[in-house]
Amino acid sequence: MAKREAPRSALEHNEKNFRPSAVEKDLYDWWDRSGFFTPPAEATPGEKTFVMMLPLPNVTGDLHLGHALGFGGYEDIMARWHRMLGDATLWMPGTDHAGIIAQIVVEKELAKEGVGRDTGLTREQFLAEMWKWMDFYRPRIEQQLRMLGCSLDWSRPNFTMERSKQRAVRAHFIRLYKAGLLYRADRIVHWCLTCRTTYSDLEVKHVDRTDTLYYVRYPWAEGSSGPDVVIATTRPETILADVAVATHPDDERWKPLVGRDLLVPVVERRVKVIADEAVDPAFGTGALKITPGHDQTDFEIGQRHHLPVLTVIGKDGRMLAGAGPFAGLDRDRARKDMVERLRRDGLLVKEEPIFHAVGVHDRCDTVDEPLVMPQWWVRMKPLADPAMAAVRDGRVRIVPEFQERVYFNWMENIRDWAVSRQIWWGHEIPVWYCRDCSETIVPDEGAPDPARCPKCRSDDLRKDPDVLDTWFSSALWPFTTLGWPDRTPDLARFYPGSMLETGYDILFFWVARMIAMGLFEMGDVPFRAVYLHGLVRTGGEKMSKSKGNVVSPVGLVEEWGADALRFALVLDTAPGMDTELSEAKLVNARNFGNKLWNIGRFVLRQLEAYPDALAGHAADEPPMGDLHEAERWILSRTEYAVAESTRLLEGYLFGEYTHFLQQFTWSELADAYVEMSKAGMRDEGRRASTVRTLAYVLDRVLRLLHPIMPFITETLALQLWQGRRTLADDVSLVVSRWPIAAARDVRLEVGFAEALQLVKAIRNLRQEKAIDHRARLTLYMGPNSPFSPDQREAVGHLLGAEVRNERGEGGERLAFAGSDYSVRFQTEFVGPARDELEAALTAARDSLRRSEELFTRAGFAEKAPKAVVEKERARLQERRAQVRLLEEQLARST
RNA sequence: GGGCAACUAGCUCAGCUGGUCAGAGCGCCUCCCUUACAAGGAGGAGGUCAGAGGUUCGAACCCUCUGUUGCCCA
Repeated sequence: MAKREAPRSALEHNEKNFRPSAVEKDLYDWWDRSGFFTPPAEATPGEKTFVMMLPLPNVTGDLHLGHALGFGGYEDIMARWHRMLGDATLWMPGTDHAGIIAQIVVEKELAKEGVGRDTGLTREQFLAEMWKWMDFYRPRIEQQLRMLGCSLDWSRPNFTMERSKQRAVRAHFIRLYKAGLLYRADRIVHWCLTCRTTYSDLEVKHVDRTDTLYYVRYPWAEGSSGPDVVIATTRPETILADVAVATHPDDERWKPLVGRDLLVPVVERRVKVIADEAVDPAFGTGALKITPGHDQTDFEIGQRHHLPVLTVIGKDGRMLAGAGPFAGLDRDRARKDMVERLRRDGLLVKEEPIFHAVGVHDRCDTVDEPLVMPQWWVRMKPLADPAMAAVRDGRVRIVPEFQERVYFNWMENIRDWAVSRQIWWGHEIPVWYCRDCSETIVPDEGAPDPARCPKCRSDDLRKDPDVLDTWFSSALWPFTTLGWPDRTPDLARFYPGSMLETGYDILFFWVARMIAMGLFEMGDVPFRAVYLHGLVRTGGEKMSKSKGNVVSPVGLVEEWGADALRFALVLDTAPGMDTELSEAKLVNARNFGNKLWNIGRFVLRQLEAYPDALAGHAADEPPMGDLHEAERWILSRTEYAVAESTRLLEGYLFGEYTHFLQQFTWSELADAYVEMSKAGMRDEGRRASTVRTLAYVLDRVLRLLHPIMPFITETLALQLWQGRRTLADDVSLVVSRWPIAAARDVRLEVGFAEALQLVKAIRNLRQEKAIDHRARLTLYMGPNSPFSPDQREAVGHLLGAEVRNERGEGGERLAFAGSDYSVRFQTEFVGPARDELEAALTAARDSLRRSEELFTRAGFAEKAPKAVVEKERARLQERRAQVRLLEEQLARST
């Protein structure tokens, strides 16, 4: 490992407020160049690995706050934590070629220059342009990830369209095909008129809107008759492709008419009235026009009834020859003309507004145009079954657990996956068709492109012009990034991965498919755990480009610092729950960072003032020997913090982890111990151990917080360690060791908590009585006080009070929760008012009553766990004492 | 129509799968520029944990029903 000098900017940063921009870039570059983010080159026997793939962002996009939460939050926490645990940690970066989106972006740019698919631009020319854009975009995403502090292994870059990945996708396609899991079929698919490609079911988004519902009468054909047949449709232009009228088999209104012939308006085609379960009798009149060429449901009904498929709308959205008088018009114009024609012919019965869901392409919001065309399909059922089993039997754990039910619900109703896309930017489909004998040719794995037809020996072959769905290649991400289909050392060492972290919104698109394909290709799951995070909202709304409320993480990092953004995003989040990012949260996070910064500055100042304190000791060496109880207290609390942080991270409880450390650092370390340490600094006998305690505790806290706040913690650690040593000769927090919790002194913790409670009670009384804050207090603690001399001293220091070990005369007698002793302090002020004492007594009696009830209740003592009973019994004693104390106090207060 | 989830202090949310857990931050009120931090310190007020039943010695946490909101899938 390169031992580069830590950046001076971090070593010398010493402003009153932490300034992220002063250190972030230098630190990140230093980490990266030092190779800290790369796992050891050689695997050691029995090594533990931690492997996580970055959910590949779109190469043409910018990172959004969801990425910032996932990447800069949960994922980097896990990566940094595991690295500190000593695991060979690999967090794999990479970007996605983003098929349709990228093509749209580049096409738009080219269109500005008047160049496009319509104007003779060849595929080769277009792809050359595409690659130029890729080279422009890719560094942008990388730069943004670096700004967030993501500890990715940049020595292993990945891009879904690079040559090695193309080879992998081709191999995968062929393997699926040979396994009978890929087939080509003419089926109805979603067609986007804007992107001019098909897309899968998952990429259809439903939006509610108001349209017109047209009621159209279909005349009876010669030889048939009956009551008027009226159908309802929002798409009258598709009437031209109608091949039947369907009704529900149980619909009494229509039963007698099934089998008779109708005439399709305008084109006057003879079609039958049929009966099918799929018809909703409650919609319109209960009669449904059947257009297999232009509607998903109709297509399925048509298949069941062996109806022909007629097509009247082309891929360009214009009416085809079959549309008769409307041929050549675009679909919107044709609709208007069709309505006019129907009206003229007296077939338009009525029109009414309808509020319904319309399918649109989720990439461009263009209304879906279902068309029938040949497509490659992945047979999903045989792939889904093992993928479900893997989750069911725990080989893959999904966090939060409830998302498993969502996963199963989708997988159980899985439909085949249309993977051909009629665009140029993407993975080519390794299939050729013989122009002479129509043979479909799929080469063997590893074989070159075919030159002639194996069946008829013709050399007139046509390559499938389509490319594959982007998700087809991303599904292979967990192993193509490791070199598959080659059996590389990385693949052997790092597959399967440990964890996948991503948003719940791509559970189906990506997670489910990765599990399926991992099992198919590798025979093992791609990761052991899936952590699904929620969406980041702002102002109560989901962020979206159309709403224009997308907040850039880049801007927020510049304004608040990466640590603050990361902390604000993760704090108080729960797995799978959406979260709100507000300025208030950012302020809080920044302020917390600043608090930590100033704790650090305080400790460093003491170390500089008393350089001998550490003589012979490492900065992170726990002070031993005969310590003041204040020191022993914070040391014990620190061990608790280590244990608790570790436990929370092990349970993926990231929100709790940040919350806990904020509480611990702020209220226990800063507010309580740092204040107490100031007394230690003044006491020559205690000074050295106080300084060492400060150094040790700061070191621990920096390690614990490093996964979420890498920059502030590293800056302080470098300064803390500079010119001193640590037990492991650490050079950077990134590659330092996560602390192991040592034994606590729980009894001492409880005693000290009591003392701190006393401090609070006295401060409260002082405030209530409006005692001047400068007033010198004298605190009398009688012989029955449970406080040790050290605790008395600490209390006195925190209150700025003189403590006397004797009963005082006059003054206030004080009782507070959880104590059965009394304390007096003398001031010139009168005691609490009688009514306050009475209120306190009432409350105390109430608590006591509840405690007593617990024990008189049948079953509690027998059925509750022993530990709980003991705890409650102790609480009962405390409450009795409390009540007694207040009663005495009240009696004296006349 | 099917599925999933949320409903906890004025606001944003935690509460780790039943034993003081009724919490945090922000906001609010009072006091304080005490030499780490005013991006700070000290204290305080605020909630019958959506509603109704049930299980249990014990429920914000489990079960049932109801209401409201959101998301996903057809």
